[in-house]
Amino acid sequence: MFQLYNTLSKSKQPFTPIEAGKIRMYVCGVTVYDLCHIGHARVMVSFDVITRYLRARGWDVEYVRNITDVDDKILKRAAENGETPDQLTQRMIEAMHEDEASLSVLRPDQEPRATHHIQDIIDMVQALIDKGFAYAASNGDVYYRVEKFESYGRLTNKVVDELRSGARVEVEEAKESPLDFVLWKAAKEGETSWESPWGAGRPGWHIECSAMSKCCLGETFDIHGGGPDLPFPHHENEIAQSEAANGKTYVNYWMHAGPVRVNKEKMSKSLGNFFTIREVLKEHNPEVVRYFLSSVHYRSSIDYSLDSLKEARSALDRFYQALDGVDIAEVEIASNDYTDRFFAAMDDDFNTPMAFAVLFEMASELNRLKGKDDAAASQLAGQIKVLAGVVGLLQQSPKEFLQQGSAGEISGDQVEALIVERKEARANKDFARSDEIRDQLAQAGVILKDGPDGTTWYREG
RNA sequence: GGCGAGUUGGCAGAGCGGUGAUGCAAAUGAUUGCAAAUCAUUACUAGGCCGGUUCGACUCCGGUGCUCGCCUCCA
Repeated sequence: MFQLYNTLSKSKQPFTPIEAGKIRMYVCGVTVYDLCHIGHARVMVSFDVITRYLRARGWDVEYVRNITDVDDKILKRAAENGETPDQLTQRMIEAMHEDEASLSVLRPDQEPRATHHIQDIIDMVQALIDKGFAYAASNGDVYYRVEKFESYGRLTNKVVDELRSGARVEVEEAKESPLDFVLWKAAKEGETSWESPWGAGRPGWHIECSAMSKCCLGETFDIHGGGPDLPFPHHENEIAQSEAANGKTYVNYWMHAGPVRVNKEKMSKSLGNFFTIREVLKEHNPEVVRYFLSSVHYRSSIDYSLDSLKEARSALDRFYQALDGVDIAEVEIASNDYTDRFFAAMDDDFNTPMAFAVLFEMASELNRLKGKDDAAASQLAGQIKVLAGVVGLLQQSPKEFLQQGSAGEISGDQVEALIVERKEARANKDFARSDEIRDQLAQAGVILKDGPDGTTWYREG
């Protein structure tokens, strides 16, 4: 039975699709005014693992992730950089796609951009006005009338009265209530804007997701995901907009990834304690980063540190060391105790730590088989690779992973040459020279392994 | 203050009412010229605290401490 944790019910629920065999999923993407950081990477990787897994299980998944390419921060940053908002967002979208590709994150089926759906947004705002859930204010903005939506706050257990009394939001004169949020924002002189029935302006933040999810997936869809800081107010507002405009349930299952932390604090733009993906990838193998991000359950917080990346590297080393030297069979996923437990773990709200534990057991078994039963080892290695492939891991050749180095380090050819020299020394029982070479390579981060079939090598993480 | 999550061995991190996952780190043995990798074994006698239910609780219930997230733009 496949079940997942639903933020709406605060519990795990068996999954029932709207349409048999089909899953429509929308995930809130990035506001493209800056490079993506590890927090973004976590959401990307988490939902990539989820999508890959569901597809491997036979679901027809339609995965949509939006791009927010119009907003105050974009306008501000573009002005600072002396470029147009379009130039800025184009650059950042390209950078995001590069970052994703390096982390083996598959592209969503659709990546709608807010600026390409202005008419859909205007239509939805108009529908909200027509139904009395929104109003055009004296300052040219259009606001959502929060108190008109009776179930407002049910995703995050907010009580409207308490929100009102604790409102930290700057009270905008034109608003009927401080809780009201903007659907359409009147443009100031010279700002990027689109014509609308309420004058030139641009969409508010929340409305784009309501409009684009409707456009791409329909009025009601199965799963809506996002980062840890989105349930309030963003998702709460999406529900209010979509359900008021469409008169239908918006989403059946809400999924939220946990935060990435640094030194016990949430990594965030506003705290300034963030690491960009490309910054991290300069120092670390992308698969190590992917493994790190998926080795902790997607809802838990995860601590970013050098130590945790080192540990991720060690864990992957173990897998690739096990696979190294084995003729990895090309196989289909077989039904056996390992795969049953792997799937059972993933079926239970995508429990990757438990699923990986099964893979580790398989690696141990593989190590035991190596050199004893080559055919069985080959088959088992194939099973490990195909199962890990379901979550986008272990698809490199073991040598490629283990010997991967960064520029400036000793080259593979140099290593091979020294190994030949050392072999001669060893043949002559010149162990002093042999050890000298090994130490020299160790200094350069290269570890040698003398096996019955000669010497192999790998780089230290 | 409100809402939510968590609290497990040296670290990371799961499941489970009764045989202490999994990875890293550590010890011993096998293997090796010595290593590395691997296998076997082992230790650290894990479960915030206080009560309760139970033949038996880390696992269920009540209380409490602490940590973290959200309540404001942020994935």
